[in-house]
Amino acid sequence: MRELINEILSLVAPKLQSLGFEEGTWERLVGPSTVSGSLSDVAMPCHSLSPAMRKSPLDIATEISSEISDCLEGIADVSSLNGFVNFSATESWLSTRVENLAPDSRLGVSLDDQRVIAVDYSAPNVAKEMHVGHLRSTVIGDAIVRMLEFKGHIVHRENHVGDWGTPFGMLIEHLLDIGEGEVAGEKGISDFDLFYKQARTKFDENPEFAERARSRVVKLQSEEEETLRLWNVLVNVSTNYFNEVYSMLGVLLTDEDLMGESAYRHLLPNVVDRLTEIGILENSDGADVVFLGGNWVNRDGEPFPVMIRKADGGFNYSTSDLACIIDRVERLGCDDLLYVVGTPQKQHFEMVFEVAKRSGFMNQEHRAVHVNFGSVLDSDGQMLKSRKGQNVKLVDLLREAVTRAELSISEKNPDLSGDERKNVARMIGIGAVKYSDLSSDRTKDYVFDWDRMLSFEGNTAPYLQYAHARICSIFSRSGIGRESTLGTRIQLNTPEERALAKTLVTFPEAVDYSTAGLYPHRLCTHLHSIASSFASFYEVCHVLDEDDEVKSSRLAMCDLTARALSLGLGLLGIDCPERM
RNA sequence: GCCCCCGUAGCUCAGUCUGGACAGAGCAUCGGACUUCUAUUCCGCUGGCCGCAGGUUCGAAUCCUGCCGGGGGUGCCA
Repeated sequence: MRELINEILSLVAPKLQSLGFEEGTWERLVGPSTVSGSLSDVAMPCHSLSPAMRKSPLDIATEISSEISDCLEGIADVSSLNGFVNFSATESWLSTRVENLAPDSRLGVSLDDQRVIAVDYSAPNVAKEMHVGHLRSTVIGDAIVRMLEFKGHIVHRENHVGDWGTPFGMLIEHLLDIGEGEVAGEKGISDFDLFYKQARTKFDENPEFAERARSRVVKLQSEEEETLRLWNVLVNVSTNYFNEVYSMLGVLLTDEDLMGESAYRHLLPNVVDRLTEIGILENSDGADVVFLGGNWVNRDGEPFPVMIRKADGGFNYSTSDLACIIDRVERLGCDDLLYVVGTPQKQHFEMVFEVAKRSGFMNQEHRAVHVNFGSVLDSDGQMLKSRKGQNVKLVDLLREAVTRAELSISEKNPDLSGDERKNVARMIGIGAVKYSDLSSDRTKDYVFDWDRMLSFEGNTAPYLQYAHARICSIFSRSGIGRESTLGTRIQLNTPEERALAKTLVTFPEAVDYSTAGLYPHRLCTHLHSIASSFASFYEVCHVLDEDDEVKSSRLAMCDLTARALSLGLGLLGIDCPERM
């Protein structure tokens, strides 16, 4: 309703000024109505004006209401209640807004001033399985990328895979033990958990192996040719596997976006040099660290440092993240750095960002944000595990989603078969998993529940997808083309049509609100209210058996609704089938 | 110990940034609606000391303080 608010503000300003309301004292009071129902769309509480005006809020509201209602003729109906001035959009204002939306492929969503933004997300580890933990980062990050791109920004997807470090000594030696041929080419590693665990066990229990692993780390770090080649075998097998998962999930990540830890290894000494030059690096117990002071203390109450170089000369992830910041700011020219990483790493990012600011790696113009998210829990509130108590493999989870969706649709719509059924099952199953993740506040933990996410009722992907499919069905059954609705006069004769129109007209602000805060669930909430108001509309407002004017108006509303759902779900990385 | 986050209907969640009207959805329960563009859905009923206690304010789920309960972080893993 921000457009209505803007119109109200500009139209009533002269009148209020003549009534003695000083400029700057009342404008911010005008906002979206907080009361449910059809009482009003926009409201202005007058209570805070009471002392200065030396009148009761009720009197002020009544006076304003009667004085300004003429200024808003045809735009909003004005009334007052309980000291609030209430503005209710007129049918003609609403229908004009809907008509203006129709020809716009962006459905009214504007472009922002362009920024260059790096979004760091997914980040699985080479030679390790992808678990549910990676699901949230991948799904949330991908939605944020899509939303930011749609708003006109230049987005660099950054998949900061864990492809470097001491574990690779044992992993490479284990690879040699089982034979390179066993994992080469198409074969791949069938069980990454097992592969990693076997390497780990040998490292812990077999001194000879541990020694080989340690010397292999040295060779890797000195970039010995054969060792790098073996390392690459592991990297390739893993990234092929990641790509399979990404393709199943339907996310944007490709090999182009891979920018693993190894890519920054040559920059690490540079980080140390620059920190030394600035003079904030200190030696503590043999390690090079930065002390930030403030509230950062360890469990003994002593200053807690950012570890830059360990006592053994090795680097760890703070250094790598600082190198990343330098690279993204200086090479890619990023304005914003977003990190879609779990909440437990909050303190880490706060400290790294602080070091980067103090060291001049970022300046006031740069915005670094830890886009944090909570854990995935089961219905008992525990971290989600498989029946055997293992971490749930992401591929298994995705396969189960599709299987469950296919089961559900073959029950509900036996007409769908073959490839179409498979395809629809994929869209519904994957969409359900993504949507259930995206639809609640990412910063909180969320409860994973198959039955709820795959339900056709409630705030779920299938419910939104079904609304979309119903609309497609109207057009395909009637043989009327979607484009024929362009330029149609909109009539909003029933409460259901008006309610639907309001959700469509406020779609752009929902997208903006969601994108600005990097909170996909805000868009989900709005899409659900579109689908829900459409369902009510659909129940009451027949389309095809009406006379021409009503019919074409309603067809246009249907078309817009479908486009809003499809565009909105698209921004979340979710497909909508035309039949389901 | 210190720091951070969470606590809203039986369940899952919005709303907290930027204070406004009787705190909203969905699910579940219960009661209704299928010769239809539609039941893969819709309509209605029921359901709340917004963790507790103070404070600020004309007005607090929202801001401040202190508690209680749960979770996370707290130097050479990432």
